[in-house]
Amino acid sequence: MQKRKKGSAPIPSSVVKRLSRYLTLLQSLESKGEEWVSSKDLAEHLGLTSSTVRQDLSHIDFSGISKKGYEVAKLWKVLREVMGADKEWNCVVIGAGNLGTAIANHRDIARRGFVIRGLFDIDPKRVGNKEGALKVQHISEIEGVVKNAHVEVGIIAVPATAAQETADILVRAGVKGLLNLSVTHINVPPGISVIGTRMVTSLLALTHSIMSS
Amino acid sequence: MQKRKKGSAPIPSSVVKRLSRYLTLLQSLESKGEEWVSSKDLAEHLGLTSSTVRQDLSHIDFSGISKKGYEVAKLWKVLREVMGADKEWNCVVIGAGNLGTAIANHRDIARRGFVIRGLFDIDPKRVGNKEGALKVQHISEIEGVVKNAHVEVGIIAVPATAAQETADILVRAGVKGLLNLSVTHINVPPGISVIGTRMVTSLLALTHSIMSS
DNA sequence: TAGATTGTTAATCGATTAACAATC
DNA sequence: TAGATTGTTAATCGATTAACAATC
Repeated sequence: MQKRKKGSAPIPSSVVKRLSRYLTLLQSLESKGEEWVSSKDLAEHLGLTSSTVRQDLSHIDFSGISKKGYEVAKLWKVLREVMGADKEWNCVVIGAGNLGTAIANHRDIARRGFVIRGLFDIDPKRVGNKEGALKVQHISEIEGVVKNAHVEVGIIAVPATAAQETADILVRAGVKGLLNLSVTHINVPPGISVIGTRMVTSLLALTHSIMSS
Repeated sequence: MQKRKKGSAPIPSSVVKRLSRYLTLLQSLESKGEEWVSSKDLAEHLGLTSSTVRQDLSHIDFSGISKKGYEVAKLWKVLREVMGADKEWNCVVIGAGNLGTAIANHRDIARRGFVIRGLFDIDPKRVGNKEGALKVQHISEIEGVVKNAHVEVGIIAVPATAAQETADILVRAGVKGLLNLSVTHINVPPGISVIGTRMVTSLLALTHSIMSS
């Protein structure tokens, strides 16, 4: 409750991941009309310790109040700012298969400010198809879309064999960050961020854990 | 190159996650006809250090050979066994929206031995629909399917508000592990494994990282 | 006030990396 | 053989947890 850190210090990625989970939780607490939340409450909801929660929140420019905890609305707002969830992010999705079109039309993604500006594929049979609000475009058009719509995020939903090549195309077109939904690891030049969801990797970790329990 | 650990010791989850990435990579090396791979090669492909790779592989009952490295085919086989990727896993998918149907019909998932035994929803408008090879069933039928088809894995693709309830239903029906594709954290009784892919969480971590670079 | 909860420091725990003898 | 690469130990690094004074 004394002084607090400035938002300028870099936040470790382990902490960033949890901050975005707090953000999601606060959104739901806010909608339930909760006014205050303690580090203990947050911890219990997310399977953490209250110590970890307080340690995490010490990285952002926000203070709680002894005995009451944190003001839900205010903490939510600060976290939105820290995570970049207070503004819209222009995205493109590459790969108009089942997964790509599902992501491109996913409610939870739109609701959090990720605006899909284009859905692309290399297969002529798919180009031109209407998928929800989007029409599938040929991959060759991506550069123009990225430039005109100021796209910063590329979402890769192509087969593993095409993932690296797709990443290269996106980086060349000028996106700043990639969400990789394929099973492959991709390499990018410094300054570009990549996050992988590793769905299949997760499933394998799950089966291992089932076997050893 | 001296003695090696028995497969009986529990493997830390940080290591398990990487083991499943090695598995995926070895599969592709094998298909390219590679016979040997060194810890350095593996590290470079996945953005790790060779030290980490050797440390990880020391957890499994397998030895490399000085100067040559690891035999691709054999290491691949051992990793498949360790991760449970050498057998089929019966799964059900709950939530027949875009994401649920995409996952239920996803090639990469089927190819790795995850057999989708049922696709369920609560919405009468969706029940009965044909989605790829599957017909959407009502959630009330899940218990029977889990029992008859010996389902061990439940995949949650419902909206956040229904995720916990869905998890409870799956656990009651008898599944052993859950893959949570929703944005919410879910609680399960001891003995049940849960893995979350946190797609939205990943996107927020990505935007944070774009902002601070 | 007394009690609950914060913010922060210090201690613990675990994971990654470095280093190197063994060895093929 | 000489050199490359393993397996393993020890050192470093980072992340989590415990503890507690400050305080509303």
